[in-house]
This record gives sequence, structure tokens and C-alpha cells, in this order.
Amino acid sequence: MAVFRYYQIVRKHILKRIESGELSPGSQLPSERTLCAELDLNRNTVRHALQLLQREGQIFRLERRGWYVSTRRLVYNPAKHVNFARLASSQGFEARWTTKDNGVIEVSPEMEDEAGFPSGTNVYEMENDFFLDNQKVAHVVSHLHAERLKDIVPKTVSRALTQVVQEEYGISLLQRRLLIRPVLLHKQVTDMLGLSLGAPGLYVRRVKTDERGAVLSVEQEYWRYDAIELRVDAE
Amino acid sequence: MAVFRYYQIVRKHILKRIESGELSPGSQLPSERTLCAELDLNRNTVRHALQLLQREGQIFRLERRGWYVSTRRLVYNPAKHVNFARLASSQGFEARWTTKDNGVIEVSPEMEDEAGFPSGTNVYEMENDFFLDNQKVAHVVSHLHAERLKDIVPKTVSRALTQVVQEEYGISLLQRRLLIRPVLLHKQVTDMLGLSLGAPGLYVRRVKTDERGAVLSVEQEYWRYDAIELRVDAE
DNA sequence: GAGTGGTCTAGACCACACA
DNA sequence: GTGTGGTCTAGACCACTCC
Repeated sequence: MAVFRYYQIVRKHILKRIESGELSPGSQLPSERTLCAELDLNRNTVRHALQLLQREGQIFRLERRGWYVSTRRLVYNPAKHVNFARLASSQGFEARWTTKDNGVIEVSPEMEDEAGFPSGTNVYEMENDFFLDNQKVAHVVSHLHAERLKDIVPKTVSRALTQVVQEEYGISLLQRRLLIRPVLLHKQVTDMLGLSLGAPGLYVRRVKTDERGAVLSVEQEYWRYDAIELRVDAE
Repeated sequence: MAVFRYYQIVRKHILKRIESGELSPGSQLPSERTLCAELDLNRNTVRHALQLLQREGQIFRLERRGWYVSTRRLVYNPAKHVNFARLASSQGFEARWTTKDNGVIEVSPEMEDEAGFPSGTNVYEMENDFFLDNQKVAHVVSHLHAERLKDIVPKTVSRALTQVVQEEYGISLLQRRLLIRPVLLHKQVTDMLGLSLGAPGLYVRRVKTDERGAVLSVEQEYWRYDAIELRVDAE
């Protein structure tokens, strides 16, 4: 038997309402104070339960807006090249994304580790936000080799990166050094995703090179914790 | 500038002591009440900061024992077959593990989804705990096809699974359906790892089949959140 | 037995969202 | 303006660890 804890009462109360369909995916939970009144418990206890449910991936919260029921996860294979929109729609999601072109920047020594480019390289910087069923679920920062992939940024709007590079630049991109790490999302990212500071997330870094191993692109993806599930189907 | 928050004072105070080496990896933090006194802050505030640091992967806690500084992460490629001990020692860790043989069980319909075996299959169940530098970092539950891999359990003690299956049974194992998900560790696992209930973790499931796609082994790994970093080096 | 972490209460104030 | 979530205080009791 589970030990008796008040926060487990809150947790199970909410889980039951999610399972029964009373709280549907994407809908907002009652306010914390309403839950306190319903269950006659202190707000600190209720918040403890809500944070547990968040870390379970059952609910998420938007900064100062409240708590929401998580939707199903996008199944995502980070080792394969993917076109985000096609992947999402093949799984029945309504997908869209925004693009922000930050122009050319020079890779600084401090960035080198994260970016994979030698410092001093000129790269295009591009930021994308991904939406699933109208919810922002990922923030992506991409760096692309500016000299080797001149004027590539506008070309990636409608086609996948690998495809553009192959067709327009005659270079075969290879996926290298894929890194996956659960993280606490930083302020810059939580702001972008509208989440509360300290929200859990998943960090995925994908480095692509040409056939000689020279780095041509680095994508850094920050996903809402409950929005994806990673699968790698080898062979 | 970062917004002024008391819990950020605590967080930075601890980070500074970690960076300065005053708190070394694996060592215990001062007690919560000591930190309160040092910083003249309330224990709730201090605990909020500690939980943030835990989710950052900087510290972890052992149930009712206290908070400890995280050690460096094992770099782990779940797509490749690995021998845990060899991998860990190649990265300079002192590695050991324990094995528990649970005998033969029959896969029930409820287990089917998780296990990958058709229900009704007889499988060996084996549990392993992995230690890095004398810290328990992972709990693994393995299921192995009992008829096709008869008496395999004792053979895996010193050799890697793939190798044993190839050499002793003449079967080439293929890695299939790798699943990675950050989770809240369940009571069964936190007890095994000595962590507090509600500790964050990483769940990795690896399914191996023969060349025809018949499932021969399913490994379910529960890792301490801050103990590993996943890398998949494609090609 | 002293001290620890785990849980829980009962408040408070602020900045922000929403209407 | 009302209500919300975000932050913070000042306690309390219990079960457990450690000495």
C-alpha cells in the first residue's frame, strides 16, 4: 500500500479527473486555490502535488497562466533526418512553426564547445519555434556554415535542411554527435515557450558534417518535457 | 540582469562552493537547517533552491540522508551494444554491479506493451544495479526469452549479452525499438537506488530481436537523472 | 538522544493576467 | 479590480539516520 500522504490525494484526485475525461488534454486545471478549497488542503501541499504531476509529464504550466493537462507526445527519432511538419502531421498533429533569422554571427571561443564550429567561423543563426496543436513545444537554435552554405536560410523554410544542402550545394550531410540530455530550461527558453522558470525540458543537439567531417550545421533543440518521446529504431 | 530572488541566492551560494572545490563531487552538502542559518533564510526557500539544483543535475539526494554533489556523467550510447563495466572503466569510473535472478515468469497481457514479448511467453527476469564510483546510478530489469535462450542468465555475468547469444546460441541479436524518456522514478526504483520518492530519472528501453524480428530480450533501464548523458554517434 | 529530511499548515505580499 | 500564480516566512510534527 502506498503511504498516506496528502499530496497523493491531490495527485490522484487530478489523475482521476484526467482519466475520466473531465479534464481533457490541453485544458486548464482549476486554480490552485480552488483545488485547496475542494480538498481542504493547504496551497503548499497542492503545489507540491502539481509539481509532481508536472515531473510525471501529466500536466504542464504556463508562466502566470496556470496548469494544463498534457497532450499526447510526439514520437521523435532524433538520429534520423526529419522534416518536423511532415513528422507531426503523419502522427495526426496540427503543426506549424515560426522562423527568426538572426543573420551572420562569428563563433566565439566560449561558444565553441556548444556549437561544434571552430571559433572564428562565420555562421548563420536561425531560431525556430515549433507548435503542435497550437501549443508551443520546442525552441530551436540553428547555426549554419555561412561560407559553405551561402544564402541557405530562406531556402530551408519549405524544405528540409539535408535536402536543400544536397540539391543546391551538392553536399551530403551526415548526422554526427547527437546529444540528449534532460535539463532545467533556462530563462531564455522558458520565456520563448511561455513556461515557468525552472520547467523541466529535454535538450537535443544535432551536429551535421560533410563527408570529411567538417561541421556544417549545429541544431540545438529545447523541448517541453512532456511533449516528446524519443525513439531510435536502429536498422 | 536576473530578477532578485532569495532562492537564487541559495542556488548561487551552493554553486560557488561547488565550483571553488569546497564541495567536491560526491560529497554531502551542509544540512538544510545549516544552510538556513548561514543565509538567514527560511527552510522552504532553501528547499526550493535545492530542488532547482537537483533538476539542473548539479546535486542529488538520498532518501533521508541528505543532499550530495553530483559527479561527472557517464557518456552512454544506448543504440550501440555496450558492456557496462568496460564502458565505465574506459571513462575512468570504478564500476561494479549486482545481479538478482528472479527465475522464469510468464508475460501477462498487462506487461505485453512494456515488455515487447507476446503475452504467454516464458521469460527469465533479471535485475541489475549499476554502481559508478560506489554510487548506485541505475536499476535495470531484463527479460530474456526462456525457451530460445535456455539457461542464459548465469552466462551473462561476465560477458555481454550479444556476445553470449552469438557464441552459445548462434543467434545474431539486433537492436530494435530504443525508447528514451525522462520520467519521475517510481517507488520501486527510488527504493532500489536509495533516492527520494519523486526523484527525476531517465528511462531507457532496449528491445533486441533475432534476424526475423522475434523479440528475444527487453531491457528496461532506470538511470539517476544526473548520472548519464546520451550520445548517439550515427554512422 | 540529537539532528535530519519529509510533510504539512497558515498565513503574507507582489506582479501579472484577464475581463 | 479581482483573482491568479510566484515567492517567502514561521512555525509544527513525524520517521528516520547517525552517533
